[in-house]
Amino acid sequence: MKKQVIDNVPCSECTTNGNSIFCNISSGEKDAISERKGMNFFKKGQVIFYEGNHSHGLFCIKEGKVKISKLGDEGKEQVVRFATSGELIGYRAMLSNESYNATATALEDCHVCQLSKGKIFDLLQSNQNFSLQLLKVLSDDLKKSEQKLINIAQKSVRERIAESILILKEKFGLKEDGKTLSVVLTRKELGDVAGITTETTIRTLSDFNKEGIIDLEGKYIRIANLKKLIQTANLLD
Amino acid sequence: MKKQVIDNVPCSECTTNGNSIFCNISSGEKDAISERKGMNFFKKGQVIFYEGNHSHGLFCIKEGKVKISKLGDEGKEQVVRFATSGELIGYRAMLSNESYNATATALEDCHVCQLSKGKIFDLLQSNQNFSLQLLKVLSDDLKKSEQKLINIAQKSVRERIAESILILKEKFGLKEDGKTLSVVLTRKELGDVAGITTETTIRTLSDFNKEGIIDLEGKYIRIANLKKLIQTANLLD
DNA sequence: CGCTTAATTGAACATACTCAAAATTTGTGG
DNA sequence: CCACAAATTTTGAGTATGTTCAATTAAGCG
Repeated sequence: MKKQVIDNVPCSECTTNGNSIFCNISSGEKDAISERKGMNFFKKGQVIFYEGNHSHGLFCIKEGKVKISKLGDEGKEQVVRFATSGELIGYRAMLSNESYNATATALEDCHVCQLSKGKIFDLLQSNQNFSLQLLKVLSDDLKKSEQKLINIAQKSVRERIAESILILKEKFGLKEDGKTLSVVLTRKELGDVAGITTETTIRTLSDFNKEGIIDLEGKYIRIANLKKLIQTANLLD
Repeated sequence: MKKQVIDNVPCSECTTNGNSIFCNISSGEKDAISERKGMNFFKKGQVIFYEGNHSHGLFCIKEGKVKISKLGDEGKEQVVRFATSGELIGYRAMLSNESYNATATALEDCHVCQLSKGKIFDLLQSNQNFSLQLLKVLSDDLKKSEQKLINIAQKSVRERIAESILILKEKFGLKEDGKTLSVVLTRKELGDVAGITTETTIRTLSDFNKEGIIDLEGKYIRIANLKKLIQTANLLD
């Protein structure tokens, strides 16, 4: 698989800044980060970094969708988070100077910038506001992780699958039709989000289909009845 | 239940500093934090703050053991974390300026200092090193939360209970005999750590007892065979 | 067009939950 | 310190929810 050559756009010209943690830093600071920046292209399915590997930088997603997952003792995968344009990945390994705690995989073709740890630490040192923003990002991730924990511990398969679909909708949005999830996952991947076997995931999706909650068109999931989907996720059913 | 009157020791004289995030700040900075510090006593079982309540400060545990838990939709409790001397609780609510995401309950009589948000934000602004340390604390909490997520999603009841006992050992240590957990939880609370019903928790503890892994003396859990306990937790059995 | 991967279906099964009842412990007031 | 009430622990039996494993069909890719 050959690496595609693409422009290494400096941070100051990056269109993701609006949603990113870098939206409030000065252009001078952006230039400083850009100085040692690398830009890589990852094809769908390619791994951006592996759990357990030594951290070789902090990544910022310029374009594309990414899943962050961990392997359990038995080799079963668990998706812990998703990330998309403007978001940082690999920051925990950077902050603790440890190896990566999870594996990041491209869910579709991605452009990902690789930032130098040193430059980011410089920024953390010099710009307290940036530190504070990063604290908020982490704080939010922790909150979501704990919510996810309680969901997996206490909710039924139906609820968890319904909720996973809603999470995908929130995170990656819908296609032009305003109904179809814009991200495509395999049944196994969707199961790995909710902590459910592939077979049970398939059966549950099929149930939702029959019940008119979703429409299945190959790998695409169309939300046919959002209200019902929300009800199913919330145990209000 | 009347509030016990105790000394409000300034941070500069606090013995927990060795393990706390405040260990590296200057005595001047400690004095600044101490200025508006409150100190409270909580009896075993008392709630330090409730999930959903508006954040009224950041807490630092001077003495005692605390559980942090959340309620699921059905009202079932899930313990998400523990904290003890020197640790901060309620920092997420502070950072995001949201209400508390979880409930903190004293597992034994506790002395807890209440710190002013303003003073902590001042410190975050002025001392980049302190920000960085807080980032590391959050980063570590996130890592643990994700590990817990994968454990609950993929491990059996036996493994999870065994692991929970090991976590209690790491976090709160053992009594003088070097075998007995120094923290006392009800069977329900232990189940709430691992995401398991009270009945199943009791049955599993009883199995461990019969198998010589632990000794049960009332509420006290004595680790009879640590190696076997670790094996049971790791699925190496 | 052949081959690999993913999706689907079925049936048997196991794990852990639910509900109910009894035994024990703990806390509290007198 | 005792007695009663409340909370916790324990045990049992039945059951549901999801898993496992195996086999088949469909889809994607070179």
